[in-house]
Amino acid sequence: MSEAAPRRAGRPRKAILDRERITLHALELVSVDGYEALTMQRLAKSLGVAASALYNHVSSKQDLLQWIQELVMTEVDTSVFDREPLSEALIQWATSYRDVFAQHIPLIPVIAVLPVSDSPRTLNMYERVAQSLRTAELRDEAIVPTIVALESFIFGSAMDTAAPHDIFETRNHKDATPNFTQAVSDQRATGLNTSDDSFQRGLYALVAGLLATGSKNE
Amino acid sequence: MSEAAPRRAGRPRKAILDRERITLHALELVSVDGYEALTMQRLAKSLGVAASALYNHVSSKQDLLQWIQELVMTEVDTSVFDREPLSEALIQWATSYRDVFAQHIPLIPVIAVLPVSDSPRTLNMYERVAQSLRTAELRDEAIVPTIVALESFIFGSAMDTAAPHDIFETRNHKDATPNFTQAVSDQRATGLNTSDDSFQRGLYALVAGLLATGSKNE
DNA sequence: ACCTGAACACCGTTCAAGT
DNA sequence: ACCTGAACACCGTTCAAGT
Repeated sequence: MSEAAPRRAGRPRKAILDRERITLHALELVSVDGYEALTMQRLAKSLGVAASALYNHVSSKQDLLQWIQELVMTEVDTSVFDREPLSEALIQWATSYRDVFAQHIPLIPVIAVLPVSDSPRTLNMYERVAQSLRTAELRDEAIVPTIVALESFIFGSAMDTAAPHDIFETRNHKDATPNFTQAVSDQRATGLNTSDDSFQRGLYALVAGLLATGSKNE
Repeated sequence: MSEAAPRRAGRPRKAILDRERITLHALELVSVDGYEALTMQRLAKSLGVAASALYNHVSSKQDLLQWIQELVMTEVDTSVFDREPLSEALIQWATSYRDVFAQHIPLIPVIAVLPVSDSPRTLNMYERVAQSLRTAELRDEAIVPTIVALESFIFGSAMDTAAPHDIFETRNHKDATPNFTQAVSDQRATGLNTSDDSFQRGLYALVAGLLATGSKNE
């Protein structure tokens, strides 16, 4: 109805910045130069404004990270719950979740402590998982612990992807650690990426075990 | 044999600082004021020296965190592997490991990326676990992924203990998330701490599943 | 060899001043 | 309402100078 907001004469002087532009720019900066490049000053520069201008729109860097988190969360695939049986859906969802945050490791400490009410999309995801678990006859009181346990494993596994490939190199300690040194060599012989191999084994174990012990029929 | 290091006349002028004193002071500072208080300047002040003096002994703050990590790792109880059957030993070890690092969450990103050869005590712990897994007839190539999967879950769970108790408060989103809101209420009704409940359920599932699928007899 | 004090290149954040 | 520029209180780290 109303033609425009009440405004004095002259150029409208529209704002350069808003949440969307700031968040997208931040994500772009991160994807190119990594999280160590995400400083308020550098972000401001890439937006062509002074660093202090950002504080007209975001109250702190912590807040900015929450905006990014909210955006990144949309990349996690929850559609599998509509078409796959529960076990398979959980496995595919968890894999997607872990792959996404492997690219955003510095966000993990942020999410882990962020109240869900501050992140509608995360809450939405939880609702979807909770609904599937309930339909699958998981005991009511087991639903939240099942989600939290899976998420802890997902976050830990995402962080593990940052480990250097030779993290288990035992070097001159070989003699003192024969079993572990051998085990490292045996895993390496499979040709599988250690993080991926570990995640998959753990995920299958976790999903199977959580559904079994949380079931109403046990 | 030799009485003393060759030295010019006068007072021996022994060093005030060394790795042990620095590390213990840092740990004390952290236990009193938390990790946000652990800055090189504050640490130096509590040691009665200038911040620059620290750099005669430690090459970076990252290095200092590794020293602390090495010390904290000694608090993890690995003695259970000597007296308990494998499943029970893994559960008790993991519980100890998680409880220790729940007090040292900022160290987790450090450990996750630290080559084991830089941390003899961690390597020692791995050897102990690997030895037990091998003795229990776990397939050779499954040993490392089993340890890594457990560790990822442990680190993720340690981080989760930092979550505020009302992290799942759904507030004004209740209508849109009926299943999750109900699940939160049901878990709360058990009276169990959510992090502890989740950790225990996940740990049992993980240990049982990993030992089953990694066994030579499967 | 080991410590001090000053300095450097950054951080995140605040605030008076402009439009 | 929204932006600039200067400033503040910190960081980790370096380095010439002293003993």
